[in-house]
Amino acid sequence: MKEKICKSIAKILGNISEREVAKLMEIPPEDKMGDFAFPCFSFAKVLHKNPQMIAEELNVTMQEIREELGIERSEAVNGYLNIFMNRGKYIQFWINKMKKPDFGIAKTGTGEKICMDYSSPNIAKNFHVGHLRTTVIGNSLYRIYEKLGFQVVRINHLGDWGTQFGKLISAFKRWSDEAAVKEKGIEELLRIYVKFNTEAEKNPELLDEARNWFVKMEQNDEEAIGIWKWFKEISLFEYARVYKLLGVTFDSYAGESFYRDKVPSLIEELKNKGLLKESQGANIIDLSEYDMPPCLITKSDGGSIYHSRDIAAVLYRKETYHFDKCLYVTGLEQSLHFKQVFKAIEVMGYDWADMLIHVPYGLVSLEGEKVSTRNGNIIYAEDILNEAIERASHLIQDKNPDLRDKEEAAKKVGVGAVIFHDLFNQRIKNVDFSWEDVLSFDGTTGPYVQYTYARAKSIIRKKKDDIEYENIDFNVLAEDISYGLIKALAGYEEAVEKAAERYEPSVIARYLADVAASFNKFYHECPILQAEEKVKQARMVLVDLAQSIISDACALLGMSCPEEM
RNA sequence: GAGUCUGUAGCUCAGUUGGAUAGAGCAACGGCCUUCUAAGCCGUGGGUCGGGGGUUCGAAUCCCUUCAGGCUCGCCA
Repeated sequence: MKEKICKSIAKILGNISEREVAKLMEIPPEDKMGDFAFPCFSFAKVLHKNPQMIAEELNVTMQEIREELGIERSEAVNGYLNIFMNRGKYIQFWINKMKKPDFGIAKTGTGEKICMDYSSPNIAKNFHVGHLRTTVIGNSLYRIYEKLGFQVVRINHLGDWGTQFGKLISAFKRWSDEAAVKEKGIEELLRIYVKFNTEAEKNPELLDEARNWFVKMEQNDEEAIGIWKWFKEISLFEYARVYKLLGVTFDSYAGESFYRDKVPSLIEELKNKGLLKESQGANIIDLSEYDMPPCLITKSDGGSIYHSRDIAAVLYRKETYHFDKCLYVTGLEQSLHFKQVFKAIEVMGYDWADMLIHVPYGLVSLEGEKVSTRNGNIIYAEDILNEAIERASHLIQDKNPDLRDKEEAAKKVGVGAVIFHDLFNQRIKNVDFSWEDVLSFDGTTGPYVQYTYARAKSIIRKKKDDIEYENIDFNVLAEDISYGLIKALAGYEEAVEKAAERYEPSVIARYLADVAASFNKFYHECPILQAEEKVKQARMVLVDLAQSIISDACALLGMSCPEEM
């Protein structure tokens, strides 16, 4: 309907395309200004008329075709042409659109392939708040793109290679043993890792020892690799619990170690292309002409480094998956690193360098201090999730003691609270972790959205017969509150598209908050089950659509809604 | 020092990519449960949009400049 209006305005004005009109067309800040508003300011100069006059003239012409465009009335105010839709017709249009199962998919994906690199924890360390962000953001983006018809490859690029494992082996041999690690798992690995770092400050030779162990790893030394493999198993076992709670899965766990044997051929390629330069005993790609520090390929001890492993990884992924896009969901602090890696791909002559996209998120801090495994300033993801589940459990016990599947509901609500909290603000913002905020279930939170869903479901459960979508009297939904809910629901496609375009799940979270608020208002103001038959039928349809869209949008964030809570 | 991100209500943040009187939530205060789940709804107060210039019909939004904070700047990832 909007398209038709834009087309007509373009036709009346001449000299302007439908697309340009659509771009100018806006939704007024207040309902009393109509459903759409067309600002006439930009034409003032060309037409030598003031905007208000243009709006008025436009209005006169619009009157003639008002009916066929489904417009109730229009008026010229302050240089705007304010358009009020015929609500009955407009509601009919949207309800017919929203009841289709593919609602929310504005542009169907063309099956393009997207590789997504996210979560990617460093093994032998606990899964903490920071990892939670990349995991939850990545998972949401995956769901959004999948909904839009993209083929997504979810890659958990484990941080399972590098000098830190040399440190760990060295520390293990000095201060731990098999029994201790078997008993305490990551906790023990963390303890000796922290100890190593403090000891190394006093005694720098330890660092040489660590580097030696890493060199042995790269040379496939049996003992070194054996210990490393064991640590990796222990880590993955613990991560699996968090992933299970979050409902997150991956298509590939090919981490850094997977690419270790692919670095030599990369070095060969760089040599052949004349890109490898020796500098201070190390090998680099000189990026100075792009105003970037050099990209380190091998360390002076010959060892690979994350730059080289990342470049090898992109080449492998391109060859294996033929991606049309490859996303990296990592911290903002790695911006320069990815800029260098992407530039390296470009100077190597690959024309698909622009398919590589860094999707950064802000730093998580803890009471203002940087989160650091080394000095123990850390909060574990699993603790956050469990704490939230427990909180939900208490609340359910308190508010709905007769609920049948309390555990399941508590899990959904607790996890939902954590996920929603993490996705509500733009990725780029730094966050200072606060238990109070994560465990808040009031106001615009995950539980608020889930509660809204539960309310809708509850009404549907109480209605015995099926919801009737035929012969709806759309006019009974034309009052402001129902109409407001319909318009909120109608924004779903736009929200999904915008979220995908910006790599920004918060768009969906904000949308959900908006829909939930509209629904709760509707729920409060408009009786449903007690209403007379025609009204009841129409309102039930609205409840049903709201329920379905809320749960669909929640799924895009990676959270699920309990039927009751 | 250079690069980069951020700066909007007491706090946490939106702000449709330049539009109408800058909006939510939390916190504070005051209402609403014999009626579909009160994890809710309604209301009140609260603002030099970091500062200063500029661009134009019009700026929180674009440009310049300046201040404050975070992050990064070869052998960690």
